[in-house]
Amino acid sequence: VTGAATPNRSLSRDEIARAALELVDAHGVDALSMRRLATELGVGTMTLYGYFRSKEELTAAIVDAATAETPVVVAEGPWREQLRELMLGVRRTLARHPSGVQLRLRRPILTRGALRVTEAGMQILERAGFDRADAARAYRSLFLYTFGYASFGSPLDPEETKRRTKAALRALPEEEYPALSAAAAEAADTMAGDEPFEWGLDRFLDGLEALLIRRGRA
Amino acid sequence: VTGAATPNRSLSRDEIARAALELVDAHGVDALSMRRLATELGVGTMTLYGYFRSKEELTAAIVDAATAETPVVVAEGPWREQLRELMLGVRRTLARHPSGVQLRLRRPILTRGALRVTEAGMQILERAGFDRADAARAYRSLFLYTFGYASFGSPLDPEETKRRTKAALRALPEEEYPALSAAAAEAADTMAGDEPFEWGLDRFLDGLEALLIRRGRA
DNA sequence: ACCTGAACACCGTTCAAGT
DNA sequence: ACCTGAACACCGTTCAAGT
Repeated sequence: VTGAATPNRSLSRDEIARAALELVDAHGVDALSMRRLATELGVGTMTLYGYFRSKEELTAAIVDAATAETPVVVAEGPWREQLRELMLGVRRTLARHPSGVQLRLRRPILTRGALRVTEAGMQILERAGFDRADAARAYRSLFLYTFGYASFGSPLDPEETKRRTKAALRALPEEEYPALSAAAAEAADTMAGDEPFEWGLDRFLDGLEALLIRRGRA
Repeated sequence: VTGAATPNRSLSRDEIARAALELVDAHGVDALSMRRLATELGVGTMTLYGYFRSKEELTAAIVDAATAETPVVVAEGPWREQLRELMLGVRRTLARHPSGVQLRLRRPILTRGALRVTEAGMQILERAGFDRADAARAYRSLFLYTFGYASFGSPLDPEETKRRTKAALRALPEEEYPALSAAAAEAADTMAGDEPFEWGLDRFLDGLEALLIRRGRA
């Protein structure tokens, strides 16, 4: 950077993490290197080690910066609608930072920023009538479904993803893959977009509602 | 290697991919390098490039080798049970090759080996009465849930994972995280093991069954 | 106290040379 | 035809030196 305002401690963990997130969003996980990030920030490579002990620690901060963005406005209305909105928010955040998902994989993140969403989900579920154990299981399942959906988001644009999938499925030998050959178009349509995500989310919410009714707590 | 039996073409893509899978299972994704793999195979680094154009291509072959292991025996019995067994098999395979999940993330895999499972799932769903579009959506959702669950499998053993989670949740400020603080034990229990996975799977299957009944095709 | 270049032990891959 | 060392352009991180 030209003409740094403050000569010392001109950076913060937060600024670095945000710059790293931008870099990763723009150029992919593989583009993230301490050397490149330092150059981008106009600073020597080793300066970064004054803020983060290792690349691993920086990575955790990036994930935290990304998840902190998830909105947790709990709307009025029935629990299904509230939970639905919450998970749509999670998915939107994950979709905005596709490589955040890749960085996150190694271990569960239990930072306060990430747990705001979990807290909101637990509150909705307990108010709906689920006991603590079921609420925890339900939230975890919903989150993992959402996370799974975001993980598999291909880097290509939706139409291109569908087109390639359809072509690959059509190329399968029909005798060995009769169901998939016949449903190539339908299967390809599930590979991108909001619709398949919301379809599965609604089935899951149906299943949760059925449990609540069975337990006589609806 | 001392005294190679055949001097030329002594390797095959398959052998290399399997050796790479072993390396990755034993030492993690980061341990996979062309140089190290070549050394392990007793061969010059560049020899590998005679079989794979790039590390990316090798990675795809590793994922393929891992997914090829998934059993696709479709048991007798009701569709729910069949689908349940199928997804338990997928999860078991993913759990056996934890880093396979990490390698897989970049783009959808559409190899024949991986699609055997999809074909089986589609057949079960269509026989159950779902039309092609719903069968495709249902399978995709089930798969993404399963994949999400496997992705988040922490590298630590289950008890250690639960213990750490509980400690982290107990450390949260109670006023800000009332539901999570109270449900720390229950939430920690959802972080590992088969039970939470099967619980969510059953809720999802409940939701699918409800749809089938609503459409009058049960 | 804060910053950083040089150095070390690694990478993937190209290229030209070996047999 | 098949294999491979040397070389190039990168990594993360330690360490000692700069201001």
